[in-house]
Amino acid sequence: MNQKMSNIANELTKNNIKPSIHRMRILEYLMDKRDHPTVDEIYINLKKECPTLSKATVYNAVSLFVNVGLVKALTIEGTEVRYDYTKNNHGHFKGEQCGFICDFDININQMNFDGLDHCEILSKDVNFKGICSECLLNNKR
Amino acid sequence: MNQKMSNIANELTKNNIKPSIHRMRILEYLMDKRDHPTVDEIYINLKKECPTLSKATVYNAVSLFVNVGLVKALTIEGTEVRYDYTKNNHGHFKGEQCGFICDFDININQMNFDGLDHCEILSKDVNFKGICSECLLNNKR
DNA sequence: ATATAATATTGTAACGAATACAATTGATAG
DNA sequence: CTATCAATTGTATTCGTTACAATATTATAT
Repeated sequence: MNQKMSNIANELTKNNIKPSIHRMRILEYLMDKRDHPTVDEIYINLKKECPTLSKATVYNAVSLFVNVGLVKALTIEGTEVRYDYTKNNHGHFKGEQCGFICDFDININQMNFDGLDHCEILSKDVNFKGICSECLLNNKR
Repeated sequence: MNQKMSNIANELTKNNIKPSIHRMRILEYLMDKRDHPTVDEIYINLKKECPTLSKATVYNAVSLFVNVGLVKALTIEGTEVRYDYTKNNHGHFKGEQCGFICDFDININQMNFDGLDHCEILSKDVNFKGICSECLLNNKR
């Protein structure tokens, strides 16, 4: 096992998740490709290398990861859940025409808000939607 | 038709939506009960008064409303879309234990962010999750 | 008022994402 | 090597949503 894989194994063990081959592969995928994939996208792409992989395994793995906080489940638009490994605070912008999701910088923790006294806030999400620069250019033509 | 209903009819006409009885009832429901209902909840509750109402009509109506910007589709958690009439800017907090969603004050437009140059931003959402004050109290017992 | 056209509504079928679960496979310890 | 436990698989099922043809309702013109 190379260095990268043993790091991934470590991440999992730290969170009380046994580092099986599939789980490691799935986490590796999420770490490498930060394009907020759906379960289906993870499944289709990993299936090439691991032909025995089942979609249920992907569902199991990502929900384990989400439960321990290793990855975040993004629900920017209805009926699709996407997964994001990145931990540093950022917002998500979804282009409504092309469907592309990109990260943007925003200091979510500096935002001041009111009306949630005595609540325990566990996660904060900022989602913008609109037309991305590329689509705007294409539309002009 | 009373004053309230003719106001609702007006809102719809202004947005080029013909004010049919069902559409008015559905919009009225969203205006009165600001608890971010799902299509199912709207359907079940209105069915009592309008027994002929079909779920397809609710889907049609809310998607018309969303398209013209009369109501907002909330996707705080995966696999459920909720609808919100309120137009003034606020955030949504979802209690993960009880599922209750409440609004909170946050000035979304004052937040400064970076990395979305040349994009046209059409909507901004702020979603927090955690444990609400009531659940926290209950857990202690 | 009546006929005609346009639109809204209904009910059902079909789809897709997600979950549940029993059966199988794989890993681990004695 | 065997027994035990956990991971994985494949399938069946559920549920929210969409699609669509049939029906009902509304508006318009005669």
